[in-house]
Amino acid sequence: MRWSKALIPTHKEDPSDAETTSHKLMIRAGLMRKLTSGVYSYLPLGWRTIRKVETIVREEMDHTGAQEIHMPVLSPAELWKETGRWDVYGAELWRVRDRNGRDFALGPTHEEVVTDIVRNEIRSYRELPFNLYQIQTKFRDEIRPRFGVVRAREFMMKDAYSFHRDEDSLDETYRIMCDAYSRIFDRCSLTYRPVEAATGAIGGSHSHEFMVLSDTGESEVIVCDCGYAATDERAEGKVAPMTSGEEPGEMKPVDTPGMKTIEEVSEFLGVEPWRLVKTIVYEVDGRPVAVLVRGDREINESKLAAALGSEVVEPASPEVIERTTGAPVGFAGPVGLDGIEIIADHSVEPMANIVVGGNRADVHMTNVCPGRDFEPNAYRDVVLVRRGDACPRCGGPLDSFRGIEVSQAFKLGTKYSESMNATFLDEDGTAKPLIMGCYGLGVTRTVAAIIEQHNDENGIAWPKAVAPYSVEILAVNVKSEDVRNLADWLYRELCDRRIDALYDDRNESPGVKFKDADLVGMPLRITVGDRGIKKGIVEARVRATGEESEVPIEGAPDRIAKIVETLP
RNA sequence: CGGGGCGUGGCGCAGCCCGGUUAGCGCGCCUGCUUUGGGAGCAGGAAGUCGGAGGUUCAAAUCCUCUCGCCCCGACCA
Repeated sequence: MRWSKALIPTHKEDPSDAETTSHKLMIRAGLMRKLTSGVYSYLPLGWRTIRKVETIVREEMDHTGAQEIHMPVLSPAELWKETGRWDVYGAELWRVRDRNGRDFALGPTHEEVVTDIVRNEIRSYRELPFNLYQIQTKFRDEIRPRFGVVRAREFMMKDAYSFHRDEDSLDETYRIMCDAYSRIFDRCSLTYRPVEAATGAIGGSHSHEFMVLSDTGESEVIVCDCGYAATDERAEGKVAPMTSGEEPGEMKPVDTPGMKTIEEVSEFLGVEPWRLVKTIVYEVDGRPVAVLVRGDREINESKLAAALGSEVVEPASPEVIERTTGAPVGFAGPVGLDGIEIIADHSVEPMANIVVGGNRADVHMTNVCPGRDFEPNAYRDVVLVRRGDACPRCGGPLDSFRGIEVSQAFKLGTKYSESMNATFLDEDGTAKPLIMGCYGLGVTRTVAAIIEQHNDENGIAWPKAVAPYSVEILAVNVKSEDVRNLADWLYRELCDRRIDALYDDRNESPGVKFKDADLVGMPLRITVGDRGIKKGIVEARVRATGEESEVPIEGAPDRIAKIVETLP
């Protein structure tokens, strides 16, 4: 491609609305433009990279025997009502209505649609297992789009769905998919890590996410030297018990006017946060549940939901809190809290003389002792694990890092096949629900992740496999006939060798062209200038390393083709 | 949804508090000449209903009301 004819609108300055490196660079290097919040147009350079990532994904998916299909973005509400997700998925499900008032969803994921296809076409165990995938635009009405294409409302995803007669078969495909993902991310030159994950709105029994290590990532990952790795939602771990070692004192109320938060109460009473216990009222399947956790810790709602055997737990509304505790928000406590289930985190059990809400406005209770002054219905692990806690496997100290979640695999089991009555006839002649797995991979998000890991102060430094072009030919001065002729010739020769080359033939000053070359970041830059021509050479420079070499003009196309081959 | 911030030529911003000629600056863009190895120089030029609507006023980018959009933080952690 000749730059003079290309749409590559670069910017010198960072866009005002971008925060992260990848977002800024994707705008500055002319990969994409925002249309509206969380929605982007991909310009030629951006689209070329997306297609290269897609190609890698396709190759690796096809290699596993998965079959590519293409499902609609638009799906009728009835399908979502069959599985209950019309209600459960929440505001994130992008709903639209047709002229006749019928409800539809713009697909955020396609379990319902694919299961509908399969239940209509599959009869026998003999047809199993198989794996269907698509690469498609997804819609999620995100509460807050962020970081450019990392959290967008419209984005591209590869989603695969596998169907099985038994768990063993599912396990096998799940493993194969995880392996395929490793190959995909290896080929994208990403530093990543598969971690155990919670199942969330998709559901299912077992899940892994692939995390690309990045400080700008939205996910917190808990890791241990022993190999344990899980998202913070999922992570287990032992919280070091904290006890004052004091003799149990006499429980008594204290006035805490307007002190609603742990911080406020802690400061007001001069007591460290860990000696408080917070009581959070949740609504679980329509009933209120009080959850206790040590004051210096947070509740993990995902683990809470699992502990209660419920799919969705949400913090109760102020009205429900007042009704169940008799106090306004901020003063709930377990003492004398009747008629409501109380779940306490293990961290609460060994404590004594703790401070809790008094179930009365502006009152807290002190010297409260679990077991003496109240008895929870159960002690469970519902705490959000963090760095420094003990590893659930080896007991060693847990560490944490930030990551961008580029893919997630789930063992769905029969969650969708049962609710949608998708069955097959097994060998014994009985109808059984299909066992399913699903495997998502964020394509556009992966592009952002690649840029997060491959850039420097001058711009993007693409890995070759996903670079929009492998080589940029930079003609220093196109007014020089020698330079123009040589660069033209080189460009043609490389094109003839089917090397994708970007040829900066613009009549711009050298400075502009060098800066732009660094910004858009093709892996190899070939500089053609009078200076080199005098010496009978062109210059090759590797973008990622800055490594430079001189290539004799004689035989340069072949030599350059060779260099391109060796690039990472 | 709550809080905060921002909307001024294509991009990045100033001006607004304290209303008053033709609304500025940098970059970019167009024309010409010069220049050509790390964001060139000179000269000339085009381009903005100051997000939108309403109001106050002799007069509004500037003050008031409403509204739309974008960004950030938070979203029931008691």
